[in-house]
Amino acid sequence: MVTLADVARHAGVSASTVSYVLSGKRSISAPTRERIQHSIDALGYRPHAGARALASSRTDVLALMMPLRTGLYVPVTMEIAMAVTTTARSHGYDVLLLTGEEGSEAVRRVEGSAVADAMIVMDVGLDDPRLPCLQEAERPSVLIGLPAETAEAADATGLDSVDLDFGAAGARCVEHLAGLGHTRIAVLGEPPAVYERGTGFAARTLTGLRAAAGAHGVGLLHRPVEGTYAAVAAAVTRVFEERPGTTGLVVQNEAAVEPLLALLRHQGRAVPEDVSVVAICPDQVAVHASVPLTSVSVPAQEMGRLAVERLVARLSGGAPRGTELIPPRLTPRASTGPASASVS
Amino acid sequence: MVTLADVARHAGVSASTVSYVLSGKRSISAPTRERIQHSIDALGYRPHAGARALASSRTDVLALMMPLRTGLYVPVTMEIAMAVTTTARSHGYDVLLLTGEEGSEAVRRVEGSAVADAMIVMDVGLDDPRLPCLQEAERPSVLIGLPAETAEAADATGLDSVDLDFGAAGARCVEHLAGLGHTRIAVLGEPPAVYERGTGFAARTLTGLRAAAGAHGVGLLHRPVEGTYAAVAAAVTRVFEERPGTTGLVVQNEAAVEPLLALLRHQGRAVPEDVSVVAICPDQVAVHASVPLTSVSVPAQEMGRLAVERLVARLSGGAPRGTELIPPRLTPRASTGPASASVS
DNA sequence: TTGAAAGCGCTAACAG
DNA sequence: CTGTTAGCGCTTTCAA
Repeated sequence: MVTLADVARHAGVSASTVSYVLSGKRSISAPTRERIQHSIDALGYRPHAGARALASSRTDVLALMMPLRTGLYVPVTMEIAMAVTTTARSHGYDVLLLTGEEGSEAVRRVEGSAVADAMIVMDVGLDDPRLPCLQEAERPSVLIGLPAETAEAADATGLDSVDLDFGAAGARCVEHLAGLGHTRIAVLGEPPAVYERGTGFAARTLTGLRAAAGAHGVGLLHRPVEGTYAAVAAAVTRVFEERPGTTGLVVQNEAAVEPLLALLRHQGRAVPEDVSVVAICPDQVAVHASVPLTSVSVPAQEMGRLAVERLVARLSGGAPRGTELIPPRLTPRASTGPASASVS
Repeated sequence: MVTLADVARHAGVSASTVSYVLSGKRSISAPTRERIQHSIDALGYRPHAGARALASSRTDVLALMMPLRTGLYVPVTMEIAMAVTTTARSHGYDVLLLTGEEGSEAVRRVEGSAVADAMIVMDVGLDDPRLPCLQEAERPSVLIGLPAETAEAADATGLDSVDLDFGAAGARCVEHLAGLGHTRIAVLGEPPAVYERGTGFAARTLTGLRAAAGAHGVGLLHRPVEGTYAAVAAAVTRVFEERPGTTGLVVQNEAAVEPLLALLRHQGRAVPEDVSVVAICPDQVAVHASVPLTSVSVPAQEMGRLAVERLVARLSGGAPRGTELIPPRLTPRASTGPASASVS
């Protein structure tokens, strides 16, 4: 194995000089720097991560705690993970993957064993046992998803977090439909388990939906559904029975999208002539659906990227703190149209 | 921070004794061991990962190189990743997540900087630039997916690998349909990009399908498709035009499953009365499809688990090498039935 | 059964 | 601008 000492000898300088060339923490004359760089390349030197961690108490590793729970939509999670790792690499960090199963023990392990410099925590619940550990921790962390019902309450926890503004997203959907003249709207939500475990995003969306519905004077019906064809069929059928005049549908459940479209086709309800559909889902899902969907996108990439960038900023001293909500972006596609059409 | 020296002092022993209690590499008298253990708990001591890595040249970290390419089915990838991390943790290892983008540079980094003890590489192509690096590497690695067209050729590379026996899986599908009396079968395959980049599994499946078709005297038509409704509709429509008597369908493209079922429903072809469908996909997809599908499951969990266990075995001296193919398991569900039914 | 001591490879004062 | 030196916290011979 090639060590820093080998490089120093080869270049005829001291070890510290080599170290400083690597870190750039002090100015080195051009000739020696080049000579050292040449030796590094010639010997194929790579700094030993463990040694560096021991001496500098920095690991250049970020820990990513991923959920592994029921009702979670895998592609979004994966996209965030990928965005996290690529962004992290671009800042010189590696990513350590931790599953949610270990819970707060994992937080303590990262902290105690100096395995990572900071951590990103996904899918936090409102009463998540990891939160207290994170608050006490020396190392910085960022949550993806808010640890509270509102941004203010989230700020009050003292923890950093990044998320889509789901409340505004819900409102945006209703506004869009209301603007097209729809007055009766149904919401197909996440599976019941998601609401029950207090993962804020679903609740916040609902709050936004209801507020906007109130403001625009439209009727709103909310139905949590599992992402299976049978469950969607049952829920939608009941909705049309209970509220015959329903012409607008909001879907916040990626797995339910295709089943829903298949069902509507099957029932002979045309989209958007008879029913307008707005989804809250990743763009990819919306674009590739059998009817391209008007949607508020869940910006998975941006969430991952933002989380890393905040962490990197905090690790380098700059310390932007608090809650950051990403404003929703609604893209009109083929699945929504004026309500008047349905009357004809 | 609590160090091993602190624990030693607190327990009134030498540092090495504490170290040996932790590693179990030499026998310690019951009383001292208990005393030390007590000090460890009392002080909340955690060994410093970097220091340990430096002194022992073991990191207790496995690197996982994930693909990030077009046409890959995310849930399977994610399931493997989760199985890898949970299995790894159960053996005392952490998992470092690397994206495929870095390519062979990542392999060298892991090797050179001693970032991980071993690596798991997913989605290897036949002429993957990472393969030579892995062959030269000191540290062991396991591929998920074969680095060659056949198991023998994969063995010849000298690299360890784990995969579903896709050839046998393809054959199993044809046998099942042939056994039900179907004589004209069409295959909806992965997107063209998957075949083009030489990711072995799709090609191996096709080989198995064709061999079995030959052996059973059934006609086989193969169509790569993108996982969109439009693409599936076009492909299937053409199949039925070109080969009117087609009654059996094999799908190896998770994203195409729902579009396919929706289309058949739309065209008035009943499953399985008019058309039998067999899928090669994760059980979860098969079970939750709008028609529960007869399928050969892609055992994502098992693949991840096996990969880790081989690596752990090799790291601890035991060295089972070579290619390991998981035999396919076909589960009959509601989507297949006798061909005679279609005639009536 | 236990201790003492020499590193592992790198960083960061402290000197010049 | 560069070198000297003392660790970082742990493992592991070598001695007792």
